[in-house]
Amino acid sequence: MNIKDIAKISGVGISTVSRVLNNSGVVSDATRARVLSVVKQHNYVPNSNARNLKKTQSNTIALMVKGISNPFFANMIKEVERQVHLRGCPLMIQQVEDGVDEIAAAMQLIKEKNLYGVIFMGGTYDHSEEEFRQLGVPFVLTTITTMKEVDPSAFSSVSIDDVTSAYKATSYLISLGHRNICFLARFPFMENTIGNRRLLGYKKALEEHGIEYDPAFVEDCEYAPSFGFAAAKRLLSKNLGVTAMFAASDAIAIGAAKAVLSSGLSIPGDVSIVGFDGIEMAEYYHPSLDTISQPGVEMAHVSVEILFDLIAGETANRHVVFESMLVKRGSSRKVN
Amino acid sequence: MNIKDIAKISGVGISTVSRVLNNSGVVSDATRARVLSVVKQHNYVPNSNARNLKKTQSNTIALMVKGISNPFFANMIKEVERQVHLRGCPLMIQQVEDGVDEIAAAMQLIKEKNLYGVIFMGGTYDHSEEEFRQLGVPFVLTTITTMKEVDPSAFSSVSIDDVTSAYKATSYLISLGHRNICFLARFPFMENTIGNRRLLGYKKALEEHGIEYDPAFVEDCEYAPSFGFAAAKRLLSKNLGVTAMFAASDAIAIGAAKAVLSSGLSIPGDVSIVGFDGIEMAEYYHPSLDTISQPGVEMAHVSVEILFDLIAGETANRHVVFESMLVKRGSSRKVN
DNA sequence: TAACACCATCGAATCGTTTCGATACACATC
DNA sequence: GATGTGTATCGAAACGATTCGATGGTGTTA
Repeated sequence: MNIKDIAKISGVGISTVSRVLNNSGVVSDATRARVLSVVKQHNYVPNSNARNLKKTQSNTIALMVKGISNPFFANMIKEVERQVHLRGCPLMIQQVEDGVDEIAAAMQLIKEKNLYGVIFMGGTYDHSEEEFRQLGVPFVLTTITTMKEVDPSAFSSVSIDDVTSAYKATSYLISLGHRNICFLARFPFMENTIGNRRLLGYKKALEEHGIEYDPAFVEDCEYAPSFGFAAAKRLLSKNLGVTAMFAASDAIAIGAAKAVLSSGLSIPGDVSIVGFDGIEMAEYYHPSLDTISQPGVEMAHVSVEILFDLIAGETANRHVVFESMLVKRGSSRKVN
Repeated sequence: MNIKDIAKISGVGISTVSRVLNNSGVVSDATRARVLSVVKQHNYVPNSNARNLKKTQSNTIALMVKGISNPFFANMIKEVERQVHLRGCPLMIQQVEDGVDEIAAAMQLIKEKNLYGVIFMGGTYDHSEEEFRQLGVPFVLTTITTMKEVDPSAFSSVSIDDVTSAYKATSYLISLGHRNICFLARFPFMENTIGNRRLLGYKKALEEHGIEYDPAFVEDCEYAPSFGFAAAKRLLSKNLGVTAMFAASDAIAIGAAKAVLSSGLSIPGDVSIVGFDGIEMAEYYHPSLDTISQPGVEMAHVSVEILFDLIAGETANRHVVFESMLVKRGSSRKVN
């Protein structure tokens, strides 16, 4: 069942059917109605491969994401899918493993599928302006840090201010009287990662309050409970007199909390904890974990919005920086 | 840059380039090398729209899933993506909202994109054998229950035995001496949902041990912490003398645990809790939650395996039922 | 050396759309 | 009646690949 069949059955030309289906050009009401009824009756769906081939452009959006199952990302992905779907476009998801070049992978997909647009989510990108420009289709970087200085006019982005957010969390703990504050995050051997940027905020807060920065208080760990658990255990075993922990993700915080509690210490009695992201599970932890909450759903929403604006012809790239929010629940307390 | 350009630059015919790229037909080693070098040099990627159009088949796999952000699904999706990607195929993800016809949605995608295969994940399907057969491409139902009796030869599936699994959890709690055991799950107004099937196992265990089934002990709630929290609160306020809760998902269990703990009761001191799924967060809850663990990653893996077997021409549909596992951690205790 | 097989390669037709230039008709204008 | 203006429609070319039947060259065999 193809457009030719529909044309024949409807008793019109091929191009008329095409014009009806695409709402392009003029078609008399009678003809339009007749064609549509035939389409419906035969359950005809235009072949997008043929359409895309001819148009040298498809309506497919691709999402390149680092770690689908990260709960914070999973939430954003859900919203991205919803919003993209709402606009009538199919969504392709590709997970970028560590060490693969995200832009190159996207480039391949773009050529192969004549993509409509791309959303990149998560991670640290080590690409030059030139590489971004080569993509040739609209794209948005969501919660991504870049290693190279790239001219802001070359890309759009959606993010929060990691330095400020971490500063906010650390300052909060300091304001409660804590001096021995740990920081748990992932520090790959790269510059300007999320971990590094949050470390900057952590350091800045310490400095401003006259607390000397001690690397022994910082632990490297992946963004998952098991790593947070192990890192916190290591930290506790150093006997540094830690009274507070700031984790660069709620997943880490949950693991760290488990380490604290299972060591016989209490939260927030002995150790205060602040996480990052604002995932639902952290709220339902016991005690409820304080956190720096990112508006993930809105960030996803705006990412798609920007992308479709660009697709619609908008030429100015946008950079939306969302405000993170310190959410106080039950995992921190005042000391001394 | 298309196949014609590559042919011209390489000094060969179009069909020769095609044969080189597809490893079909005979091509002399010299020619092959020359073509490949030109391809590499110009970063040529075949246009899959043209290819799919000609072949009337694409290599795209679609995943139709209910609730991307459910952590158990998120984990499976991650593995599905990995496995599909490993086989060189792009993955399309579509979220099926409540109330939309999954098969019809897939049908549309299949016609539109000439899909290679489809994986359906999660939910309860109310489709006849006829509808399944109409899909016309290989597909697998993963963690899905069906309302209508469908001839097993008409579809492939990957699942666990929900009745037995729930029976296992409930029996465990009974064996610890509990009599007043709640059950928390989602009971939509449909038959044979996961909630209903697990309820069956719950009832069966009660019955076998001479405990009378009381609907007051069963609460309807969505598979998320906030709903688990509310449901457990409702349950506790009934003053039924509950000593144990069995939740149909870890997310529910986490919410329920929070409700218990924040009511001043202890786990497992006052109330024992068993969840379902085996997500990482439940392990790092404090106390670590007992659960019925499903081997999600393997289930995803096998789903993709079955799908590609079918694509490769395997005609026999397979039904793989995985064994769930009772994982005892720290959220249940013996009473009396 | 004629006949034949085999290997490497080529070109044309084809997949199902979109789109542009052409056409055909009706009606108004001079 | 010649010309012009719109409106509704059509057909053919094109998008970039695959694939089949055809072709030409080389080597083998009788």
